[in-house]
Amino acid sequence: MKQVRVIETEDQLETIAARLSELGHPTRLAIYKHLVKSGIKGVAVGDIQKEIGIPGSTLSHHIAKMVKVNLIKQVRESRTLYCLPQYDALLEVVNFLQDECCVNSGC
Amino acid sequence: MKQVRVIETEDQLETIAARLSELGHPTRLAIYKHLVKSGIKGVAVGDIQKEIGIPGSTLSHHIAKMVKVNLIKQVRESRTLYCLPQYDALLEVVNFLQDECCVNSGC
DNA sequence: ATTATATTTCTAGTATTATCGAAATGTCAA
DNA sequence: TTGACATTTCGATAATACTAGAAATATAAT
Repeated sequence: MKQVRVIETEDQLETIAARLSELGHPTRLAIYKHLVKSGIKGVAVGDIQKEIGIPGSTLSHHIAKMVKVNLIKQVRESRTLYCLPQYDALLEVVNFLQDECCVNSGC
Repeated sequence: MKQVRVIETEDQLETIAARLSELGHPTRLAIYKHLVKSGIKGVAVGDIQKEIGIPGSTLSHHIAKMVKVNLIKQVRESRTLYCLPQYDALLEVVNFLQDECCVNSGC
């Protein structure tokens, strides 16, 4: 009964492609990795900046792109903005690739 | 003893990012999906073209990008070039995302 | 009210990517 | 060895993305 329903709309592929595209940038992938490793409470933008070491405007731009495709959510706590990885969105991506992958490879 | 060794080099992230970036384009993702669905014998470039419906030069360009990051291998059989999805490369990508994802989400 | 902190938005220069027609390449068949 | 077929490479244009300084916004503390 562990049945996953797969709804294949035209823009399912577009959505997945958009997320893959955003993850497909070294800086953004590093940011995302850092977020995931850091746990469910999220990481402040400023702390990401300390970790990654790029100008604030550039960082903000990269984060915004991931927010737009729902890979990250941002919540404000007073002056600090926390970035939270959205596991459900990532999981959709992984599932898509896995469905693709495992049809014939047996992996 | 089902232990997966994770070797984290600097350019592991770069490699994964490059593959994600190539998959992160609607046309290329559609091509890759078609390849995987079509099985281990591969698909001729011409047949991909019939399926996807874009000019040959554009298609060739997209395929070349995926070949460059080892997502696809091409083998020639007389006049026909077959494209074969490289499951191991895709699996590396999926594993990377899954390692990331599952640390804290419990997915 | 003023200042400091955290982060974004604006703006603009540079770089990379996408697209596709035309020409070139490799392969087979007659 | 000419012609047809399958696909790539070339070349040029258009579109998109990356980067980062400077200005703007939002919040808190004094």
